[in-house]
Amino acid sequence: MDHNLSESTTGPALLDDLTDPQRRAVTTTEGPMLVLAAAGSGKTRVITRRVAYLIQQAGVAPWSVLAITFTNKATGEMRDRVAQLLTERQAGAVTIRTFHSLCARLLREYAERTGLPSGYSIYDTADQKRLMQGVLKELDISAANFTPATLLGSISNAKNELQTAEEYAARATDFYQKIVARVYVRYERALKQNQAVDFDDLLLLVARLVREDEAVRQDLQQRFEYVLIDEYQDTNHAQFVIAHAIAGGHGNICVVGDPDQAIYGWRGANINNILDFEEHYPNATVIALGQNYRSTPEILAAADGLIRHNAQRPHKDLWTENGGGEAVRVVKHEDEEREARAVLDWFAELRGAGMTWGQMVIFYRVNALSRVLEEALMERAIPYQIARGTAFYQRQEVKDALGYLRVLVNEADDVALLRIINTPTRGLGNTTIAQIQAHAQANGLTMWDALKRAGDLVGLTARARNAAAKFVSMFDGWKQKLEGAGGTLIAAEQGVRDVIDMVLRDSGLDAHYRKLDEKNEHTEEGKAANLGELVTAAQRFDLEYGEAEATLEQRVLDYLESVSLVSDVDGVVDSEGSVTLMTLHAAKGLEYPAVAMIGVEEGLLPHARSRDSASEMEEERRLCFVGMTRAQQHLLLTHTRYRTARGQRERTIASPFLRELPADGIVEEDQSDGIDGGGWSDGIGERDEAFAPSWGRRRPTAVGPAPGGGGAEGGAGGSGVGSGTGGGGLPVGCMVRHPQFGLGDVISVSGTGSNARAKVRFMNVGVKTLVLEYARLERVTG
DNA sequence: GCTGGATATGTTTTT
DNA sequence: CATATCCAGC
Ligand SMILES: Nc1ncnc2c1ncn2[C@@H]1O[C@H](COP(=O)(O)OP(=O)(O)OP(=O)(O)O)[C@@H](O)[C@H]1O
Repeated sequence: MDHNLSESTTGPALLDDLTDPQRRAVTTTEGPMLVLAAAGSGKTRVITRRVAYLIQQAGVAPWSVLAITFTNKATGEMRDRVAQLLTERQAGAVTIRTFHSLCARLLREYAERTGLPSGYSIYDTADQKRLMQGVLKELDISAANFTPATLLGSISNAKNELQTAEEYAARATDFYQKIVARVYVRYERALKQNQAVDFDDLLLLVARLVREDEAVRQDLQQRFEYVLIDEYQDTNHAQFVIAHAIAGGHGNICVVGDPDQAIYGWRGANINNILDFEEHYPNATVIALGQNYRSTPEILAAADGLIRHNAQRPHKDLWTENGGGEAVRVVKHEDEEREARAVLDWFAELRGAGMTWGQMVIFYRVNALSRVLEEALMERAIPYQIARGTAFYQRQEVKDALGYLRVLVNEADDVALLRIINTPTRGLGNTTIAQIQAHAQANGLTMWDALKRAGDLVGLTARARNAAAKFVSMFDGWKQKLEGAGGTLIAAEQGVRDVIDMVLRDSGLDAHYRKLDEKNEHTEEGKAANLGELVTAAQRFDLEYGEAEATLEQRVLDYLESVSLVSDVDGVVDSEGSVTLMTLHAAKGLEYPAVAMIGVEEGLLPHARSRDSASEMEEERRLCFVGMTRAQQHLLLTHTRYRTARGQRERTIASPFLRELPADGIVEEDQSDGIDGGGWSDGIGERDEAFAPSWGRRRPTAVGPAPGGGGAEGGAGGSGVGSGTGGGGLPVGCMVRHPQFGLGDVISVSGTGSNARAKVRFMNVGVKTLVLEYARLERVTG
């Protein structure tokens, strides 16, 4: 590694391959700055270089820089790039985090000022629902009229606007709001009792802290002299408050974003944060990046033509000097299965032309659409990865395991406690639990404390008392181990992994799911295998864990925090030989040489739920725009004539967005069996002829042979790419490497979709069943 | 106290 | 179709 030698000469290199506006955005280090960056105009490049420039050229200490990214994946990438530009050490000292992870950390750091213990729990939506159900029962509100989800949504909106329960109550006018107000108050109380926060609280509590606590604010202002925020168009009010409080003193805040890529309005993001930036900072330097370096002119023209239909939008020029490519294709298929096969046919062609699977991606509006794709991919043994990182941590068995961990570090977490108290069954059933809860309530105790005193509870059977005592002492034993030697970690090889191992074993959870798996061998998926993956993942966490000084308990807290804050896209790896599948939302900020967007249909891409709101329709259009602008060279949009949803095969209508694409540079095909000539193409005449891109057009050159007509499909099934059968590109008999278990042979492959599993005989540890989606199995050849 | 079958009921996107 | 919750029977 020679970056140390070139400290002085890398200066220009930081700027060499930047355009003038990009360079200005990097080198204007002082004061507020707004970078309005169009899609693919290099904003990620700019923000990364800017971090490096601040440190290397402006002499700013790495630890004085705060960079906010949208996902953990983006965090990792930024850190890697900064490390390449500077040194590992310097990159490691910069605070690069998502808003949520920054806030989680700050809450722990300033715990005593917020009244929250440092071991607080973070509730995900499932936990929130459980808690809300309890609240509704207490208030005697029927969940039939007001579902927990709806109420939580309203509360979430209020929290995003930093409205406390009391403030909300004060403003509640109509019947529904008054209900929400009552529920909100109780819900907050319940959270507090559980020493827990929800996702919104992470932001809200920090926003309130920096707003109201002068000392904390000043502390942070001094600590972070330069603030940079990526994807600023999707920040909400709480995030706005936090960012501007931290940057308040020095005003060194650089925000980067694209209003056309604002796609999170539905969860409280406020596009006005970026649109009004100049009002907040009249002296802001504003830099527009309009030149796109990512896509072919054809792709850009199509995307630009679409986004121009948004009325609520400042005028923006989007242009490129990239060479011409092929036309964007819009293809209609008979149904989702033919659609999936045709997309894979296309991918196979591209691969034949020299591309790798890793350069191809499929986007869809809703997760449910991934299933057919997965089945088709497995059928052809094409390796794929799916961006659904959070799904793993929501699985029953995984939540159970984490529940034990949560109770271990936070006794007050009743949601977790109730989850695991009788899982596996240990004689603490509903009646016992109800009595313990009643006792706790009557005496102002936490449920845990009541459980500890279960021996004094006259109403309980001796059997139940026994079970309770055993349960409590199990935790006591764990705690002793966790706190061994005064809470400090003695042996370096002891990590979260070992804690989870211990808990799974002692609690009987592992055995419980093992037994269950055996019983349902043919129907259910291997839950014990998932627990195994959890252990492996924890081991990975331990390996990457940076804080050498931390106690074991500290580690567990950090681990729980990290699993609470994973984002769907986090697990996606680049440059791997597999096709990637993800939702359009997860696609933000990424780029791929070949992009297929499926299900571009009325009710799906403008989603049915956005139908009667103009602003939501515009957000749907932006979502479509984001998807299209991820493509570098090849872009395919598909829709079907029939689609099966909820078991019902229904006629579909092409997305109105397709009609909004400029006619030029687009090739449409109808590969359905329909004799009606393909609905939407009737509307061609209505399309915008007026659209005239300034960079000229090329005659569209259709890519290769179209996956020719309906008839060809039958044969396509047999044209499996790669060898053998089975899922995800793992033929039976091939050799694989597992990060923990080492080398092994694939004995069998079963299941489909996210349930795809492989039985592998490992050289050292014997036969294991692994979930392909999560086990990072690497195929070893030769 | 536990299990499994019956029944209703689907929020699309996610930190 | 698929999951989540409820209730009856063991
Ligand atoms: N000055 C430049 N010269 C050549 N290529 C560039 C330049 N700037 C950016 N690029 C390339 O353009 C592509 C898009 O860059 P980047 O991902 O930073 O864009 P972005 O603005 O973040 O896009 P989006 O907002 O759509 O996510 C990347 O492949 C990047 O390498």
